[in-house]
Amino acid sequence: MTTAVRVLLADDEHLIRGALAALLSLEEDLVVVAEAATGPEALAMARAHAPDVAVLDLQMPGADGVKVATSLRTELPGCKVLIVTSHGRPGHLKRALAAGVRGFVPKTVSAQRLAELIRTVHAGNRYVDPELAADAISAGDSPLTAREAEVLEHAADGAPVAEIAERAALAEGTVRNYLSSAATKLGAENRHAAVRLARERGWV
Amino acid sequence: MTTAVRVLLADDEHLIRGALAALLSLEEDLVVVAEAATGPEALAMARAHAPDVAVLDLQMPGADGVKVATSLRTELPGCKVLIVTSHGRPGHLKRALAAGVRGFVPKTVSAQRLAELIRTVHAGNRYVDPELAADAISAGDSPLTAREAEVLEHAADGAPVAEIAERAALAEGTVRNYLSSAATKLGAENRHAAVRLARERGWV
DNA sequence: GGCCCCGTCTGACATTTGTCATGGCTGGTG
DNA sequence: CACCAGCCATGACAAATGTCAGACGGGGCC
Repeated sequence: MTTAVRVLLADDEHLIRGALAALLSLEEDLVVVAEAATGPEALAMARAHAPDVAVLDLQMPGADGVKVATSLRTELPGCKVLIVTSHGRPGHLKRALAAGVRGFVPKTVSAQRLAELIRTVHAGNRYVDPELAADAISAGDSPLTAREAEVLEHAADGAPVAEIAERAALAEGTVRNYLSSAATKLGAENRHAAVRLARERGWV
Repeated sequence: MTTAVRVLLADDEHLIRGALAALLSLEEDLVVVAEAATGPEALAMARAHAPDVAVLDLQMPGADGVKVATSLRTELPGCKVLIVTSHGRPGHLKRALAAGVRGFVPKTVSAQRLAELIRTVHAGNRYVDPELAADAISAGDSPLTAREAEVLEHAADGAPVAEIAERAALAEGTVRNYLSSAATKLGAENRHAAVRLARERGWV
């Protein structure tokens, strides 16, 4: 038999990470060489152990899975990335693929299936959960312009327009204009609903 | 040895549920008798198998862990409930304890620890994660009155005041008043930030 | 080059939202 | 009972937000 696939496991939930490590270890051709609980930790571990496949949770403290994937792409081009997520937002999938991620699946898959997918991406193939892919396609591209998205992000925590204007170095009128056009494009009543929708679709 | 502890496992993420079931099965004195992916399913499974301990995820489709716990309390008083959660909000802990939950821990605990806790609650003891407990205590009780909380909930999705007023059968001025006082109590700039804060503390 | 479309940016105006002062009602206290 | 404290409810006014028409500049196209 060829040498086993070396896997890095990154998830902030100890319970899941440990359980997963145990289950994957039952597979003869897989070996978990490192675990991490945060984005930066995952990067450090990847540098230290140079795994064949990195299984990354999408939401982790420090840096999310996509950011880690982006860094890995340049630092360890040979390391394939498989993203696992609880709440699949269409935009995330798009960002992930742009970052060179080879696989993207929800946490509702079984461990058995995950093991298969690790082999799949290790073999150089790609895999995206069909349901998530359908969502991403139906959600389509973000209709927002760069500025609109930027301003919307600044508005995310409910900050008043004056504060957004200062942070974005724009006139208040301009900020209101972008928020308004973003809300219109998203079919939202106001900017707060717009933020919520953009979040759901992964456009911010 | 006495007969093994019969455990019900409910979590919407197959990956985790399966992995967890496998790990707990390694413990000689624990046996997973049923699994569920949704709140209603968890209830049905509990009725069918009458487990000794129910390990419930806080966030599940259909009905959350606390709602399931509330139903279980009357239907199966002998069944101890242990809640597991990814994002611990102080208010949830309070609601959970009020619902008669015997244990409340974040998913960052290890499987080994979880097994111990299952035994702990089965023995009739309680356990609450110290960090979550500290958060709950420092966050304190909700300062919001019934109406304030109600109006804030209606405002959650960014709806305009007119719509909230209609749904709550109040004058617009009254709605604005409640939103304003809620925002003041929470130390928020405006109602949208207030909604966010109340969500974080589990007060809505 | 000349044209047009699109994104960026702005101020003026209409609408919505936040704040305040006030009054009615209920429940606990002396 | 009389009193006070707290919640509920409202309208009037001030402040923030959303909408509009339009100016400027760059990139693609004939």
